[in-house]
Amino acid sequence: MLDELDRRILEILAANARVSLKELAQEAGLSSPSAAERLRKLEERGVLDGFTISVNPARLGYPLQAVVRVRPMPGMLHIVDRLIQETPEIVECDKVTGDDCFVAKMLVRDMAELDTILDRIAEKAQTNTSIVKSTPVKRRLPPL
Amino acid sequence: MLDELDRRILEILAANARVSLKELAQEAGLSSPSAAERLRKLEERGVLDGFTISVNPARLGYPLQAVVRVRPMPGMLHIVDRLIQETPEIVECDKVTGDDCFVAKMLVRDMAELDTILDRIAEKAQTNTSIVKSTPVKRRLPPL
DNA sequence: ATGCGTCGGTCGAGTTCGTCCAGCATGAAT
DNA sequence: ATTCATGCTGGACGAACTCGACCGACGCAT
Repeated sequence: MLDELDRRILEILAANARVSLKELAQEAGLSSPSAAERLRKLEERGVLDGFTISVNPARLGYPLQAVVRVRPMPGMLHIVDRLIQETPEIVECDKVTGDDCFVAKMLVRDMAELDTILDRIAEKAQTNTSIVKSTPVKRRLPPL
Repeated sequence: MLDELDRRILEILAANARVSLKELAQEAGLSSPSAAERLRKLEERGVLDGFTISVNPARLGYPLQAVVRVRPMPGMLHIVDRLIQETPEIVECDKVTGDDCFVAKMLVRDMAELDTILDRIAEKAQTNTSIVKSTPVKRRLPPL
């Protein structure tokens, strides 16, 4: 499916998505047009979903991170789903199997804000909140 | 801390980190040198942490995603920490407060692989695994 | 074996983009 | 009021991207 060159290209871009085609090409051992073509195909195939940035939440004014598990009360699933999507402090959320229906990552400015947001959710769901103390594994690619 | 232009720049880059400086500049209403300078300062200040890609795990051969909560057995914390970091299928992991010490996101090819990896962890920790059914909120920026 | 089509690659030319520099406007401090 | 610092613009130069043409390797059928 992916050959060695594609893997190499993905790894280089994962480390720095803004490298020039020229640099990408020579790090992968190709000419620029070839690298550009492979890049195009990776996007076309949907393997490569997009280019984005990684920000430092603390430097943006969000020193506190929490993982919140959310179990909607009976009949509230859709409403809770919408509430989560419309809460901008929730920066990612998965719907999962098991008792906890959602697992969300939240960024907040302080405990007061965390409390406010959780109160709003608690009207429609049980929640279980863990404060993030550190991040042993930062977002990375799986084995290619 | 950040002004309106910086926010705009971050949003544009979050949507597409590979836009040309020229395009970034005109979407933000600036000249290229100004946009370049602001970009440089955002990186320098550490607000902007880096440029990366978003991949489609399924297209990479990982159709299954799981959220695993990990509670190391007494005395095993450091060993479990290392095991997590050295498991490449774990693509992100936070250390959190509460009974569950770690919350990890895992990508696997199938149930068998999930089982293998969890067995390895289960020698040193209790685990609680939820399969991801969908992702209501894909990674996004908090309010700026 | 030979010829043919396809795929993926390089090379070179034209165009676009990024970076550097000089000059100007604004606002704060002396 | 003058001065200084900051941040912006516009133009010029060098670098990077894109497009077309061409080449070689491979698979396949004759």
